[in-house]
Amino acid sequence: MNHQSLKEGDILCPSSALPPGWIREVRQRKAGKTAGKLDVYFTSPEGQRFRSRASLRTFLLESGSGNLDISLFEFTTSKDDVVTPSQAPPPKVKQRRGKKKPSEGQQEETENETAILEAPPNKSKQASSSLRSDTKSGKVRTADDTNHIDADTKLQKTACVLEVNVNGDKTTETLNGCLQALTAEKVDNVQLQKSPQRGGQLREKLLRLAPLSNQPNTSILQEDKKADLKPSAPILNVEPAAESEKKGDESKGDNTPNSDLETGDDSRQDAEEHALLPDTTDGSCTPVRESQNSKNEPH
DNA sequence: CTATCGGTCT
DNA sequence: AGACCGATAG
Repeated sequence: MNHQSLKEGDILCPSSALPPGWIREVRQRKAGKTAGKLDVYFTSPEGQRFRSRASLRTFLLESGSGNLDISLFEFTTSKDDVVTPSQAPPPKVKQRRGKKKPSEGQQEETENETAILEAPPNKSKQASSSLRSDTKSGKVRTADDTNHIDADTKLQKTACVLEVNVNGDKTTETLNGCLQALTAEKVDNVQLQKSPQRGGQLREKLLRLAPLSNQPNTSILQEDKKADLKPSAPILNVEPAAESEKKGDESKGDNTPNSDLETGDDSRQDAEEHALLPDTTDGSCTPVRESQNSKNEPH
């Protein structure tokens, strides 16, 4: 009787939800000849920043993070993600929806302000929106941050489980996506534990200069990260509905099914994603943020 | 070092 | 027009 009516379709869009620990930042130039231009930055859990798809791709490939697909990162600025760096959300008071102060609104540029990541006034879920707004302070590698990341990760996982529950079976594909994230998380943990962290551009450059030759992360793989996984493990067990591998995984059962390490040929990795998405509600992946705007004309 | 802008290439 | 990378300023 379980219909696959995925009505609560606000699942995690492959483009919107990126691997755990990753942060996407979109900045708009406010001055200069190129004012108005949009720049997108991707910050990896290790604290490395990428400003271009190419760089990120290289990093993912060289870093051995084959679990992460460059396709998951949306570099294309939709001219709507203009998320002006609102001076970091101070822990002061959380302005719960409602009006903002009418006075002092001298923002000549696109008054667009909020419009942060997808945050549709839908059902629950998405509560992580406010979570990922902490990006600030420049430094992105403090214990505090890690904490946030953890929370986020957990949330993601929860979402995954939820999906399984809703669909029951036939979600294998979707699950796959979640699994990917999960696997990625594992890697994340590993790297997070003992990563150069502050590789800096030097590392990037080095990587780039040395297309191949050895995996810099091959040696890092001895300590067990179960400590961190512990809290999340139970969650997964909650619903043993569909889970084949990863169950009897002892230490290194991370046998990623697809290891597309091939480079240069980037044309079918996209299809993969598309194929994953069910045909429900076409590609409504775009964050439909409160569209009823032009319908409610004041007059 | 980080953040932003400039300018070029596709 | 969009993306990428470089360079400079704070």
